[in-house]
Amino acid sequence: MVTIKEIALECGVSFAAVSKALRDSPDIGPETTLRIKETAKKMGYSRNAAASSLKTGRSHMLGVLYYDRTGVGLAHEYFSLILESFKVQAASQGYGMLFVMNKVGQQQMTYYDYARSQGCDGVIIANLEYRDAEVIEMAQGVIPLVTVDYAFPNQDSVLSDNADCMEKLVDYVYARGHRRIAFIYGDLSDVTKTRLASFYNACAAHGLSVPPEYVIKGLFHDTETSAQATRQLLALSEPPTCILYPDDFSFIGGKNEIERQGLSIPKDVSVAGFDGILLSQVMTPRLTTIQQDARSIGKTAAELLIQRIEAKTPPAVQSVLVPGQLLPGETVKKI
Amino acid sequence: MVTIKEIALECGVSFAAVSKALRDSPDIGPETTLRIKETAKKMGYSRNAAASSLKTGRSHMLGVLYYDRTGVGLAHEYFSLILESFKVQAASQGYGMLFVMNKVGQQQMTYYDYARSQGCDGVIIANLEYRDAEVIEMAQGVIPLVTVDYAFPNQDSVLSDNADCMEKLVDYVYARGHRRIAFIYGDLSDVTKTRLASFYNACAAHGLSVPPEYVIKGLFHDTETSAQATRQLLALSEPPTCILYPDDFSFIGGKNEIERQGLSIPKDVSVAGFDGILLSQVMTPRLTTIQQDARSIGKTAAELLIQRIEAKTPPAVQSVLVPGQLLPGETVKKI
DNA sequence: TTGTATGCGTTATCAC
DNA sequence: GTGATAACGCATACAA
Repeated sequence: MVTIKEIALECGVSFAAVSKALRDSPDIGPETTLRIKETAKKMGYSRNAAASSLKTGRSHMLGVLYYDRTGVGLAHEYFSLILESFKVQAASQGYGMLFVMNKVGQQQMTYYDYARSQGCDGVIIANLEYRDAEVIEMAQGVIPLVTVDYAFPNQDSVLSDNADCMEKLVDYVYARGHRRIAFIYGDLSDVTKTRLASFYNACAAHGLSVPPEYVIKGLFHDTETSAQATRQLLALSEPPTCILYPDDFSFIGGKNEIERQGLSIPKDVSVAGFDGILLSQVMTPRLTTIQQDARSIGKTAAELLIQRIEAKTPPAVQSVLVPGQLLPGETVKKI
Repeated sequence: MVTIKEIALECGVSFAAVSKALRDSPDIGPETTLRIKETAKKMGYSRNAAASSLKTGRSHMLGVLYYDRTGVGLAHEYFSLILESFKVQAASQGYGMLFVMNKVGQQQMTYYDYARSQGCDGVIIANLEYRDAEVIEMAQGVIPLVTVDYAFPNQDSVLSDNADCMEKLVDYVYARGHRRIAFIYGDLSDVTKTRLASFYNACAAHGLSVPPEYVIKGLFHDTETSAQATRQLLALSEPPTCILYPDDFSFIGGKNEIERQGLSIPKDVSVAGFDGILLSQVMTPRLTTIQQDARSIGKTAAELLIQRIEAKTPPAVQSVLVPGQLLPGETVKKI
């Protein structure tokens, strides 16, 4: 690996001059700068990020804290879209992206320690497990932070507008004539709480009273649980005419159960999902669902984070609400 | 940030002793080591990776070179599965994972320079664009490498066994009675070449001669192109009875076109995909396809790469072939 | 406009 | 068994 010293030798200047020239410091004259840059390129120089980071305390690296209960990881379409657009935005602003792990070599450590150890300039938490001790440790640390779909007090966040989305969904289902609407909700997170509250509100706004047995605890991204909840709902003496699922993927479990019982969607029972992932729109019939704007969420998260990192004076804490969109699909029958 | 010096001060030992103790050097006595480790933990120490990496030349970081023509990025299910299992395996062996970018701050650079600059111990290339100058630069560099679905001479690689997969697929379609089989192939890569050769071979093995108009150039992960190719095939005076698509996602374009023409799958025309992504198995009818073992590919790639990184003497170049599996589905009619 | 000197936090080679 | 010291490559305050 060629260093600035070797370039300095080659150019007949001091290595300080090289260091400055390579960063376009006004200290160095334009023709010297050019000469230095050219020999640097010729010699195949590339700056040692470790040394630079050690000296400046800046790494131009953003950490991604993302793990999930189910182990789908990056294969989770909603989160992978968020991370992809986060990555693109970070790249365009000159930041790299690494995953926050909990081990270096043989050395085990917490996620927070890892991020500090790597000198991450900032961290995005895209996670469902916000009550996890390790996540909380991160949130209370000194690294600039942005969270997705959860807001820590005094930390920036980007939230899908779940309240509005749920309201849109209930409104749509109600407008199609449904009065017996059931809701299988996901893991008990802030997202779920928001959706639940919004669900009750929207129903109340239409004068619907929701029987308690219509509201069932499920899990996100879990077909097994939603299949079971569906079974439970269909066994009721007065079953719902429409079932709302925690997300599009979970709905697949419900779909299987409904078909196993010889029922058909939406003829015998109407359904709706949440997320608007690709498969929901290529299955037959096309799923009625809410499309969350994952790309916008990821991009916004990167912008907020970098803004905070680069600000000389800390900006006010921001919590950005990103609207979603109803995809009508074909799974809510007009009755 | 607390450093080893502060710990040394606190413990009344030299900072060299601390450095050694924290890495379990036999130099330091067991009870001193214990005492040092405890105060380190108490003081919230975390090792500065930049300093460590600067000194040792090892970063415990693997770079991921992954970009695509279409811009789906991480949302590409096949690749995201590969990267996820790569990440899990890397983590378990004490390695981190960062994306190889081409910019740090304002400074533009090549992917190779970036990876060198960050001191990546190794790089995985999961990419379709193997003829790209930047990818080639990386392949010719000094960083340990593993490629996915492409083999550079003298570099480790993990390949989905496309030849075998394609043969299985053609065999299946043939066994269902089809004699007029068309193939829309993807971007002209090694993967495609392998599949094409295997397609012709398998057809020949069954005594089928393939009319040239049955073999059409398409693109990976592109619905538009496959829709057009489908249109072309269906317009033939003697259209195929079965169409093979470059991948499951591309098939959606074909599906749309087939349905637009008022035809039904598999009644009027049979189809098969490639990849075995989730949506292929939840759509109706379930797509006949080949499931590539993405998780195994990612895991193997990490193992190969780390093995090469950690070997004192460079091991022989390896190219691992990962078998796939036929998912029969319901889109190839028995005729 | 350019060069000198020092230190960032760590590891490693010695000497004690 | 422990400590002093010199790098690693770079950035920067300060001197020239």
